[in-house]
Amino acid sequence: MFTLSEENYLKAIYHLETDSKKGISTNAIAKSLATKASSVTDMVKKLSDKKVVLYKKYQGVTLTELGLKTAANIVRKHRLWEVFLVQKLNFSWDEVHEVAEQLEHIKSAKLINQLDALLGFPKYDPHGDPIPDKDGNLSKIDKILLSTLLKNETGVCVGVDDSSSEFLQFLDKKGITLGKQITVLEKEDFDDSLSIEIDGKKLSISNKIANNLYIKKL
Amino acid sequence: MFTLSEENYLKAIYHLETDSKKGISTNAIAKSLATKASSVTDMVKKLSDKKVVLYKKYQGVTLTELGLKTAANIVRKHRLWEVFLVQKLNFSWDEVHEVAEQLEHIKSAKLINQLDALLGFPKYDPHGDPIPDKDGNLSKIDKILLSTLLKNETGVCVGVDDSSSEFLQFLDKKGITLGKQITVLEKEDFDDSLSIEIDGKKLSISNKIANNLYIKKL
DNA sequence: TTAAATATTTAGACAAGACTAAAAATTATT
DNA sequence: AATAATTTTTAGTCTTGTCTAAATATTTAA
Repeated sequence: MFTLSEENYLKAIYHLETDSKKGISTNAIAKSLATKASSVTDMVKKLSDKKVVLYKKYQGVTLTELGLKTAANIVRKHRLWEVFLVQKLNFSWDEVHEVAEQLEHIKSAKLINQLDALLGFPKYDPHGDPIPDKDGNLSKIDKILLSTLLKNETGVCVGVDDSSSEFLQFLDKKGITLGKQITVLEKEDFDDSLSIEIDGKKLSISNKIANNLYIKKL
Repeated sequence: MFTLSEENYLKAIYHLETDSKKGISTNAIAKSLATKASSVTDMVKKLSDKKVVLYKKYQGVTLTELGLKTAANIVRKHRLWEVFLVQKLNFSWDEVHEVAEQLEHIKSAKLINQLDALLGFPKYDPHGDPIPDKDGNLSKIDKILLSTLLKNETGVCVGVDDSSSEFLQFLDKKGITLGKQITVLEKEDFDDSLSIEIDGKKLSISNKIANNLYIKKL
């Protein structure tokens, strides 16, 4: 069994690993958890003792099989709870993260399995991120960034890269939600902004937005 | 805001107060939390600093208004989650306590209000215990112990005093659940056991059972 | 390839929450 | 009322997880 803090470290390492595949540096973990490198060194030793990470001084850490499974399970719980909050409790997609951060640490296999069933075994969370199955496997979807769509191409919005509430609320304001169809009408060279069509309306989208929105090409 | 440990102390004091109404002794709290009296003294000082209990050395503690409200809110969350587990996730009444002990500490007003709505604003938990409202008020029901029913009187099972999983599983085995109608056929003087009728079947019930089962007289 | 910059680890300290053992206060008993 | 038994508090220690400051390693750059 793992403490709250240990679980948060495992989750942070998990996310950093899926982003970058290399050995994860002490500093990177410290930044992602808003803590100090020295604290990370301490915790990483404990996690190494518990056989969930491989650690060599000055070499960064990697999750072991056990660590990967443990971390994936926490992420699974986080994302299932997010679906629950949106689907059953009328939360919007920008409100779920904070609460799911708490709920993900609840320990009960039956709870999470029954929740999964109640929700109809969802494969993606409200931000389009895949929900790991019991063994930690992820459903892959061949999503691309909106910024890589070419002129006159069309796709469906399937996820976001940045899921901060600011960004999500911005998308809401623009009427952009998961499942919406988007067509690129124009690409501006000088600022990489896009002119898109969504719901029959024309919209101008900055490059920053286009770089944080995932699309599945049609 | 309160720590996990502080919340558990508040809850323990709340339960002890509703049971006995007097100033709650250090020892009583220690027993109910399976900790040591010295630890209780330490924590009680912290709670006193935070204005949720009144504490004078050697005099025991009492919840303040704020403490009462805070504790009732934790109990409210605990019992709502229990209803959720039974009603939505197919838990049985003997499985809910342990998980609810974790869920009760999740902090989100929206979460608990929406949960309340999802469940249809229940007034009682799966053991028949009342769910405090947002202000800490309880629905009262004039329940009595089965052992106080007289011969040939009939009542409906509305709650349990002991909600240990052992007792609850025992009741399940006997077919006794909330809402069931019970008639006392016979009261034995020598061991205070009862002969009752439930679902048209005759059952023999020990005094220990009859002293832990709440009935609403018909 | 040596010096400078950066990253990481160590050492020592602190807060929360718990414990043990001993001291002090309260309650019970004779 | 004095002593015994019990309860409560205090004092000091421990663990977890964090921090700062200093030391050490690694990487970058001249």
